[in-house]
Amino acid sequence: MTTAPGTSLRITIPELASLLRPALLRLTRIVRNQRVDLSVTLTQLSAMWTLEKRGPMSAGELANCERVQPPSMTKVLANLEERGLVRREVHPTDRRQAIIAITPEGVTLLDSERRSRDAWLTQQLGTLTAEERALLQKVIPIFDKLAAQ
Amino acid sequence: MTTAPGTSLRITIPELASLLRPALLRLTRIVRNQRVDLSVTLTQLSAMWTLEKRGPMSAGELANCERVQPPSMTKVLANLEERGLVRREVHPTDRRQAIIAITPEGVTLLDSERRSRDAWLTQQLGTLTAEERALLQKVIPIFDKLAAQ
DNA sequence: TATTGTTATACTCTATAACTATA
DNA sequence: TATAGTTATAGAGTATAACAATA
Repeated sequence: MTTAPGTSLRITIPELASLLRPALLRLTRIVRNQRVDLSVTLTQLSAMWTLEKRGPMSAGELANCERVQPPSMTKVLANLEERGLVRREVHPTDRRQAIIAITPEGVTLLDSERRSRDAWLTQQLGTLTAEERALLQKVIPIFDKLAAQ
Repeated sequence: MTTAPGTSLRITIPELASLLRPALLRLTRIVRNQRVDLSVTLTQLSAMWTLEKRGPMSAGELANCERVQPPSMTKVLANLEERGLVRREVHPTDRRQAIIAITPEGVTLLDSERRSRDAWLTQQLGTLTAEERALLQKVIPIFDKLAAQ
């Protein structure tokens, strides 16, 4: 099963699916557990990160970005709001919608979390070759494409 | 610092970490939910798949393969055993250890699960280009390396 | 009547701490 | 005393179904 650099044995698409799925699952388990500040989980961090990157948006829109169902996002937001890391405002013209925004406290936490929390993954990535990292970078948009359903 | 043909812009390692983490999280969420037979979860399936691929092993060894703590594996195995999908035997020389093996029923379920459950991912992978699939295939061992801690 | 979001409920996933049995 | 595994406990993550408020 060894492959020379740059070449790979051809496998079928279902075989690729069978290999990719558990590999994803295991790596995500590890990444999820690399927490320095135990008060913020990966799920919460990812939601905050999206809010920071894309700006304020409705709860439903955020759930869609994060690929979770609305009730799941409700829970995450309740937790974050309670701690003052995000705030909600009513939509100016549609009072059903809650517009969620990250707070300055949220941004501050995000910065320090990112520095400390990324430490493990950053360190791990540092052990790879530049080619392997380039490969990872190229695969991210493919993941996004797959996750887009 | 040469740029190989086909590579994208170079980013820093922490930036790569910040991009990779949420991409992983979101794709795993989607993949986890693609269940045809609702009775078997991705976590259970992955454990069974490892047993099938690597053969019988102790509960602790399996937990290690799957990157979970022993009590988490205990739960998974209790569920699988109850349904006759795995069986346990006591270790011939060390009666503390439980040697776990997949049963013929487990293999059967795994086969049909793989066919049906992989349907979504297989279909999604089919929408990618051959180059993108080759990239995914090459990235799997890198994931395994990262997950190995 | 349709849409946005929340509440109610339930189950899986996962961990840490404490315990049991065996070595 | 050390190791393998289980039990006890707890919380996060996530979903579906039912509901409320608003459009």
